[in-house]
Amino acid sequence: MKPTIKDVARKANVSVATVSRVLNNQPGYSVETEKKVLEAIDELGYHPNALARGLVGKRTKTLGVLIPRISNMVSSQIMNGIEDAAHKNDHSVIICNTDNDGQKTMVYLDVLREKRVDGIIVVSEMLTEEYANKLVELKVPVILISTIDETGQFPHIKVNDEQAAYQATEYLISKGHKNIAMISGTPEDMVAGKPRLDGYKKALRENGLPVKEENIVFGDFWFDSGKECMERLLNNNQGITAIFVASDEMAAGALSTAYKSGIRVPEDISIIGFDNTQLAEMTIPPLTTVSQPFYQMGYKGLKLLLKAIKGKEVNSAILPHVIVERETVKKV
Amino acid sequence: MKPTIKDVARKANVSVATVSRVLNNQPGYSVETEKKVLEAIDELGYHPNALARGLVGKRTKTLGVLIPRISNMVSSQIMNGIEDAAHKNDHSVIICNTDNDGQKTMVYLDVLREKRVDGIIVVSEMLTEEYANKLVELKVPVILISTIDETGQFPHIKVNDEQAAYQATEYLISKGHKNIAMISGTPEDMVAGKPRLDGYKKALRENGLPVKEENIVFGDFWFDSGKECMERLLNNNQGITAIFVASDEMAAGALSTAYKSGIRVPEDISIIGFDNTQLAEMTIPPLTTVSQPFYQMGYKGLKLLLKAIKGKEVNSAILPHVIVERETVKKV
DNA sequence: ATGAAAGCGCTAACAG
DNA sequence: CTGTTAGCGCTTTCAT
Repeated sequence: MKPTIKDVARKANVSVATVSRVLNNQPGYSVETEKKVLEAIDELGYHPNALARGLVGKRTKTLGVLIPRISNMVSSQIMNGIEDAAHKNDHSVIICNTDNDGQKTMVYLDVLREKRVDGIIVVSEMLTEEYANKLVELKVPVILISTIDETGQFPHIKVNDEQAAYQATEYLISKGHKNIAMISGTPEDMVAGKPRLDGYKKALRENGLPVKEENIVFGDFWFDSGKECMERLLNNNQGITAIFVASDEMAAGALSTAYKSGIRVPEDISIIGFDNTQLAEMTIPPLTTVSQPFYQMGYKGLKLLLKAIKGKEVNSAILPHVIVERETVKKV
Repeated sequence: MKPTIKDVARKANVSVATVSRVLNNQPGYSVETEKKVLEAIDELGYHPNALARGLVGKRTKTLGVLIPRISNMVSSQIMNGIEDAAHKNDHSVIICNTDNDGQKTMVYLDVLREKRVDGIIVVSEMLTEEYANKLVELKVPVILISTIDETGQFPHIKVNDEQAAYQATEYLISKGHKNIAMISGTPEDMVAGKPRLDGYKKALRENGLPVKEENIVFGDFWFDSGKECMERLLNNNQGITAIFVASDEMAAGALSTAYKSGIRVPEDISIIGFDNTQLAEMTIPPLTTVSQPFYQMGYKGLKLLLKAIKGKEVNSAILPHVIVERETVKKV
């Protein structure tokens, strides 16, 4: 069997309390004792049982992450940041792939409760009321990444989507474009949908450009819908010279359609994306896009969670975005 | 405080033993009792403590996954399959991003030991001897996905890389290509490197085609190296008409370079990739490639792990690959 | 069918 | 500086 703290105590000729003390380096033992204990630990190949620790203490050093779908460039980058920060701070994370399925999410929340995680990070999930209530019930700190809740009970960490969209559009305007279309995501999405659309419209308006509804098409953020949206835009072409696309994946789709239609980017039409996932450097030509600091969002989100677990107050944070210029936008 | 089994027992006027029985639906209680208990549980909002359970029982229903880097299309898809299978079978997974760093890996193994996971899945990691030894030390079942260990102590699950490469090359040959180059990964990689290179050579040989060393260039599987490799190939062009590329990312890089160089794919040169990640449908033109069933690999790997945990014997499994024809290969 | 009681491995008073 | 002891919440004999 695996050696326990008792075995160590016996071997080192001390009490379990003493072993526990050196294990948690709390004061109360001589150097000699420490040496004896350490030796015993080493010889026995002893490893503390985290379950027992968690049972008596209050911390498990385990965190839960609820994420819609890990096989997704955005999610996985955020996850990467979360994981790195967790590991550096001596915590583990249980990953919960919710598939945006409310049912599954609720089940997961119970699991996390039973496993007594110290805190929870919610990534990109729309927070329904039921969801939020249950989260509160769990009575552990919660941090939201790249999402928000209307009630404002949980701190979130994201970029300023509206402002980013505004700047992306202004960037196009600064390049001389006047007839700028947008491939938007679902406007019901209060993070990546509506705000980006609003930012786009605002930029046009404030620059004295007309907002034409026929220049705005809606996709679902993914590649295929990007292709489709581009087709629609091309069909009722109103002489647009540039497009602001609400995600890199849709932008890649738009690029594909443009290519198939014999439209050259950026010669005939300029495109700016949103996200700056790995995909952005792989498209032909490489995609100019608004970069979101996904890794940092995850990393910082986890740090905040840890802070909250320690009982400190934490506030929401807006991280800076930046436009990465590549080759899909040209001056007109 | 959170209600415990004692609270439930008290409220239902039974002993904790009885509550435990209905909780684990073991025999030994009347329908009435069950009802009382269930009601108490409901009213109290009781949730069992998994730590306590794990401490006394031997199972934690928690698994560990060691993966080089989750923000990677291949890894994340495998992870997706793992997670799905785990959740469906009432288990959680702790994700361990090793960054291919031996040090980090060793630390993680200790964490998994301390948290008493029931089993471990290793994804895409080169298994050093030290690594393997520690894995054995943990004394929990281990399954390897998309990797192998020379000692053959652990069951693995992957595709037949050599055969897949062989078929990819033969596919090109069947399309009339005779001068076929290869962009290989690192030949030290015993899964995605050497076997694929061997398969390529074998196909050429068995079809009476010469294996020319100048037609083989080596990258590191990633996009940038794909671009570079393509440049090298184009520079000392020996009239090649097709290329077998050992990963989709490198293939995408090759496509970029081709485009920049004014080489049309597939008109001037045909390309077949390997992996069939999401990227393959997003390239211009869409990439013909060898599809690996990543999701299934993860899903099945986890099922095997569960089987092993139950004490049953499990064997390695080779999953089928298939060539997905898209638009980067043409008949010559 | 049900209860009492002995731990699982550890931490944290409380005594010396 | 060190040991004793009482749990943490649960499962599991062993009785009844």
